[in-house]
Order: sequence, then structure tokens, then C-alpha cells
Amino acid sequence: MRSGAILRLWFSSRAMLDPRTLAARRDEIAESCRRRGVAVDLDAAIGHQERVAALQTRLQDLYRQRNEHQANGKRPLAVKERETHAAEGRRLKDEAARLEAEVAEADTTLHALVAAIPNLVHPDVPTGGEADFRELRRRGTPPAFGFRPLDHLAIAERLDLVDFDAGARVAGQKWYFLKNEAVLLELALQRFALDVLLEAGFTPFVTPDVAKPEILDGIGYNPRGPETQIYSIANEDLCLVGTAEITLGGLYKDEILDEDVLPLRLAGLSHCFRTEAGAAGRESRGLYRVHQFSKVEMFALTRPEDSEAMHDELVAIEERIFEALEIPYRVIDVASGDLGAPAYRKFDLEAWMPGRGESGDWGEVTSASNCTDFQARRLGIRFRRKGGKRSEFVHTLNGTAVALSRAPIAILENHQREDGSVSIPKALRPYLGRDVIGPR
RNA sequence: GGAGAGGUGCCGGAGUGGUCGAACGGGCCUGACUCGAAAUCAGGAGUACUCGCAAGGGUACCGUGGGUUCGAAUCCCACCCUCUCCGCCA
Repeated sequence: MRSGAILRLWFSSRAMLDPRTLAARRDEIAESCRRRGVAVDLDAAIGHQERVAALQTRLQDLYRQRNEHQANGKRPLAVKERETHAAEGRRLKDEAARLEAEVAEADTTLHALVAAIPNLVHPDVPTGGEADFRELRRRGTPPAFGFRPLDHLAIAERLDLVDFDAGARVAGQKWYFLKNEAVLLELALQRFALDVLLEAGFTPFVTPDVAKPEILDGIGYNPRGPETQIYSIANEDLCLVGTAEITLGGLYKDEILDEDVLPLRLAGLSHCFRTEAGAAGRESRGLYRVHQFSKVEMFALTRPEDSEAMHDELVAIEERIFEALEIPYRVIDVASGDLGAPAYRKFDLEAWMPGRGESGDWGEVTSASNCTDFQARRLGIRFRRKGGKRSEFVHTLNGTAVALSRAPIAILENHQREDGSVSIPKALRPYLGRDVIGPR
């Protein structure tokens, strides 16, 4: 009789927003959900948690009885006795099976209820929707052109850098070929960003471009459903990753780390695939919103007390990169309704894009999130303090070092010149092997 | 993709139906010895959940999921993974 599975099923559901403390933190969680504009039936979850706990206690007690009974059967028994003993054993087994089914059913419900609860929200996060962000600072000055600046698509077409028509022919709408110096630019940016991260103590990775649904789920993505951003591979239990955050987060799934290896700073280079379901009609010209791009991603695992400092560190690195690329940007504190379920707080870098909108506009180029223990709970990533007995969940953070779709937009648009050429920022020249693209 | 071997605790590695949460060795922690260290000796130590103020109990876990049995690390089935060989291939 294998009874472990049923217990582990139950235990697995605890690895989210901790169901045990659900009741104690009810008001805090309710307030966070309200600020996010997410409707969650907290009381149902709490009620269910209690029901499952009670069932679980009964089941454990039954297991204890069963063990005692089995211990009694170890000595030699007369035939009659043996028969009686076996019958009682079968009865206990049936009863356990019935209870197990009940626990499993209740646990599935609890799991669904708890999974729907998003992370808490940092007290300083502005409350509201997409437009209610708080601007924290601006760096750099938007360039003043003595001519009418083009958008990146027009620049790229003139310089023969991208081919969306060919992309559509081969793969469909919003797929594209990079061409000529755009290829060199992508590689140069990758290597440049990687060097910045190496300098900052990151361990570099090239990650798988696919991951199992359970990993996606642990990170907080919902791979199924009509509005999903995630491609699934037919006939395989695999998804194309939307970011290396997924694979880097999965790297330490179910591990217990030593306190002294923290913080861990990981840099991941991967392709990113997004269905962009429901994104039709949004500002998405050219490379801004595409189905595939490359990205150098930062991922960090820290002790709980270190995550806010790490969050600042990630943003500082992003700023260092865009400063070196001589691109004006601003940093925003993303509003509660626009955080996504895993994030406790999120800082975006928005670069100035002269070709965006009527006369230039800010466009998101990076995003850094502190997910506290939300992902760690779902993935089972823990650490143990020196001399400590119990393990604790780590905090996870992620941030974009450079997205090779949007960073090139900012470079092309900000550094374009009247003759149609694009000058290359000094920091990038050694990587690109030239000072200028074009004119042609 | 085909054939074979194997998945046990931090590591190595026993264990083929109850005496196994698991021998033995290494590593690790504590103590003794030492001026100190090495060596040696003694002791300790898995993970998670749960009951309890605590001391201390209980339950589960030997790749995963099922099955047989009163009882499974051990027997049966399926799957996953690793290694070796063959084929194919960038």
C-alpha cells in the first residue's frame, strides 16, 4: 500500500501563498488583491484549508492505526487468527483509501483556490492601473534632431536590416529576419550586456528555449487557456519560453541552498517566444511586439531580507547599460494593477523612442521584478541559515539586461542621422566592429 | 530510434517481503586527547508535514505513478531519467 503520494499531493499545495497563514494574513491579502483589482474568494480558500487540515489529521491517525495493526501481524499466528487479522487489515486499507480520495478531492479544490491568489503588494507601489505608475527619475536628454526623425522600421528598411515580409512568408505575421548589421548589433549587444553582468558577479547561462508546464506554472505563467502568451509544442509536454526567467527560476527547483551561496546572480541568454494573444491593435509597429526575440535576462535568489536591495541592484545594472548605450530613459514604479501575479514590486525602464507616436514617446525596454517568495514557494526553492534548523523560502527577482528587440529600436531611433545612417554608441563600437551603420 | 545496465540519505555503496529511515565507508558537526593541528577515540546529524507551551510524540518519503499483500526499498506493470554500445544527425 503506497500512501505517500496522497500526502505529497497535499503538501504540494502548500507551496504557494502559504495556506496555513492564509487565515492569519487574511486582511493583508485581501487588501493586496483589492489594490491589484483581482477578485479572489479568500474565505473559500480559508474554509477549504481548514477542511483539508482536518481530513489530513484523520488520515494520519488512520495510518498510525494501520501501522500498529501491521506490527501485530509480524509474529506467527494460527490460521484462524491470521484470517481475522488479514480481514481487519483489509478493512483499514479500504477506509484509508476512502479517506485518501476525500483528501485528494479537497486538496485539488484548495490548490485551485490558492493558486488564484496573487503575491502581496509592496506598500510604496502606487495603486491603480497601467497609467497610474510613478515616475522615479529620468536620465539623459531626448535628442533634438534638425530633421524629422524616422521610426526604427523606416530606418531599418532603408538600411536593409530587417525583413518582415520574408518573416511572414516563412513563419507568419510578426516573425522576421534580422539582416546585415542588425545581426552584428544583436550579437554585440548580447556580449556587451553579458560583460556588464560578468563584472557584476553574475554567472552566465545559455538556457533551454523550452520548459515543462510545471516550471512555467511555478514561475507564475499560465501555459494553458485562451489568453496565454505561451506557445505549447504539439505532442510534447513542453512550452516555448517567453523569457529565461522561466528556465533560470527552474534551475534550483526543489533545492535547499546553503545560506552562504546567497545571493545567487544568474544571467541567462535565451530566445523568447510570445503568442501576443489579444495584443492586436496595441502599439506594436516593427520590432516592438514580435513573436520571437533574444534576451539577456538577470535572475537572482536572495535571503528575504536582501531582496529589496537586490531589486535596486538589478535596476542599477539596467540603468548602467542604457546609460552606456547613450539612450535617454526614465524609471517607473509600476502600479499595483499592472504588476502581474508574481511581482511584489516592479520597476520598468522606459527608453525614449523618437519614432514612437506623433513626436516620440517612452517605450518599455526593461522590467525588474521582486517576486519575494511567490515563485520560490511554487518551485520549492529554499535555503537554510547557518546553524538554523528549519529551511526558509528564498526570494527571487528578475530583470531584463537587454531585450534584443526593443534595445535596437532605441538605438536606431536615438542615434539616427540625417543622411539615414545610424551612429553606434562608443561603448558598443568594440563589440560591433564599426562606428556607424550606413548610409546606403 | 534499437540493445544492454542502472536509479537508495551530502557522496560512495549494502540491502530481494515484516527485525529498514535504512548496514558499512567517506565527508560533515560536537566533545575528549593536544600548546595547536594531524591521527585516534566517543557522540551527533536526512527532508517535509503534523500534535504539543515545552520536553517529546505521530505520519509520509529508497526515480515517478499504479498494482499484489495484513505488511513493499525489496514482488508485478507503466512511465521518466542516467550510463554504455549501435544507428541517425548539427
